[in-house]
Formats: sequence, C-alpha cells, structure tokens
Amino acid sequence: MKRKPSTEATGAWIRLMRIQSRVLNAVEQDLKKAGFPPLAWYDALLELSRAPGGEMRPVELEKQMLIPQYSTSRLIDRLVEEGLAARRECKMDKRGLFVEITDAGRDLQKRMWSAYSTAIERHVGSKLSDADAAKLCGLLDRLGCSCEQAAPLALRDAASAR
Amino acid sequence: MKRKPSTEATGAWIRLMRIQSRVLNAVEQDLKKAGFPPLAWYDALLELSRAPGGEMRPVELEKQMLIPQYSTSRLIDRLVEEGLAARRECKMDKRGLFVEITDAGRDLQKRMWSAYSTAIERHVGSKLSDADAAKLCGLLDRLGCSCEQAAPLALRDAASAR
DNA sequence: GACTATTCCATGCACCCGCATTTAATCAAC
DNA sequence: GTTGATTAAATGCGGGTGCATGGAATAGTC
Repeated sequence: MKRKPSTEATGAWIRLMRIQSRVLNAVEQDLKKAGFPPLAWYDALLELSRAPGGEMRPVELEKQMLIPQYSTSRLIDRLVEEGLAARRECKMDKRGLFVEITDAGRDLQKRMWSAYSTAIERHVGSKLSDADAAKLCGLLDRLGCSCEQAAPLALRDAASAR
Repeated sequence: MKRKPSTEATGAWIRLMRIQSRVLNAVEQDLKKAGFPPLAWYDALLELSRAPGGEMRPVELEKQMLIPQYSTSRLIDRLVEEGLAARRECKMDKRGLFVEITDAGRDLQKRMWSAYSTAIERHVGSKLSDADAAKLCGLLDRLGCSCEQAAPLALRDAASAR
C-alpha cells in the first residue's frame, strides 16, 4: 500500500529544496564576488590541511567529502592545475597516489574560511538564535538516511575550521 | 566588524547542505529508477497544467519556478522535443510566445506525481511526525532571505498537486 | 517619426557532473 | 606463479548550468 505524504511533509520537502538552494546560492555569490573559487575547493583544501603531513589518498578524501570517485579525481586535477595541491607517488601501493596540499593551498584555505564564515553568519547565523539553530540541526539529522557518519564530521568542522 | 558564526549556526549550515543533497538524491533516484525524467520537468508540467488554457508565457513560468531565464528557455526546448509541450505564437507581443502543455504532458505530470509523492513520503514523511515537519518548515522559513513570495506557492502545491 | 532604452527569448562557450569504461596494480586461490 | 577477482584512479561522452551576449519587438522620449 502506498501512503501519500501529509501536507506538512510536502511543505517540508519543498522548503528543504528551495531554502537550501537560496542559502547556498547566497553564500556562493558572496565568495565568488570576493574572487574565491567554488566551495568544493575549500572542502578539499580543509581536509588536506588537516591530514597528517598535509597529504591524503584520493580514496580517503572521497570518503571524507562524500562525493563520487570521478568527482574527486577531477577536483584534484583542478587543485593541481592551480598549484594548490600536488600529486605524489605512493610507494606502498603503486596504483594509488598521495595528494599533498601546497603552501598556496594552505594560504587559500585560511583566506577562504574568513570569507566563508562571514557568509555563514550573514545568511544563517544572523537569522536564527543558537537554540533554534540547534533545533534545526536536530530535525535535519532525523532526515539523514540512517547513514550518520557525517554528524561527528560536522562538529569537527565547526570546532576547528579556523 | 565581522562576527563569526556560532558552532550551532555552522552545524545548521552543514546539515542543510548535506541532508538536502542526500534527500534530493534519494528522491531523484527513486523517480529515475521508475523511468521518469528529472524533477524540473515535473515542476514545469505542473505549472503549465494549472495555467488557464494550459499555456503560459516563459517569463511567467520563470517567475513561478524561480529559475533563471536561460534555464527556462532550455527546459522548454526539452519538453517540446519530447512532445510534452508546444510553442505557440503570441499575437499580442511578437517578441514573446506561449508554451502549451500537451495531452502527453498532462499524462506524464499525473503519473509522475504518483511516484513523486510516494518518494516524498518515503524519504521525508516517514521520518518526521506532522508536528515536527511543521516545526522544520517554520525554522526553514526563517532562513528564506526575506524574499518570501515562495511560501504561498508551496502551500498551493501541497494542497492541489494531485 | 527617429532614437534610445528596455523587455523577451535564444544561444555559444566554458565548466561541472554522472555514467560507464579503461588501465594498472594488488590480492586471493589454487 | 598463473589466473581471476577486486581496488585505485583516470577519462570519454552526453547532458545540465551559469554567464555573457545576440537579435527581435516594444516602450519611452524628444
């Protein structure tokens, strides 16, 4: 049997789609206007900058960022092209490799966080009390399809991303 | 002066991005596996099916769907290509035109809603009580960048989309 | 009416994504 | 150690999106 969604559920669905897209767009525009590259670059640089020695295997990066394999591969292409990261040989496993963040990469990551955090404050923080933001987190987490290895990651980001 | 976002705000931001992407992906996969076209097609067909005479100006459609002009233009291209809509001349304003939904378009819209609503129930409705869904709506609405002509639209969708 | 500004729609270009496949190296089994 | 399955990473291709621009019709100004 096929249950129909309540109007509340449908409303939540629509808002989740629309508001996310608006907020994302607003933040991305802020960064773009400040001359920064896409958010995905920041995510990758952040992961790399945290890794011991500033280097990771692409597989590792892919799992942290929850993006598909080919997407990781091409993202690395672009970072390398811009001198923000470099591919290093992997002696233990010759089919793999290491991606190492460069000084320019670390520098960009830091500068981006400054603009990024300002944009988050502007488009999210300023519109919600801390208590409401926490409530929102709780509700959203319940939609997280059971696969919840992302929750601790989020907290880690918030705690040490500067 | 530049305030930094609280960890709650940052957490809300991350979850909004991640969970939306997961839920959207889940729903889209359900529809795709059932052999249906992208969600954007449904949105457009729904708008057209509601318009008086089943026809609208592209500008109109663009405002309803909140997508950019060029995106509308190409979406119409695809709908026309598949025989789901047709371009009609506009006598009042020769630079414009009308887009009219076809019978095949109306049929597809109805069949898609069946699968669509099932997916929403599966990935949203079943994970949240009606009260919690309503709370989520309230919190998300507060993030809607002040420009809130979308709220009534959402309700209308939920009320009569079948 | 002639000129400019504005509106409506289409499109060339670059970028990014998803899918499927390919290449190369490792692992497992015998 | 040879064979077959699995894993790491890259890539060709089709398609979607954003940006900037183009052309055509209309509206506004004098």
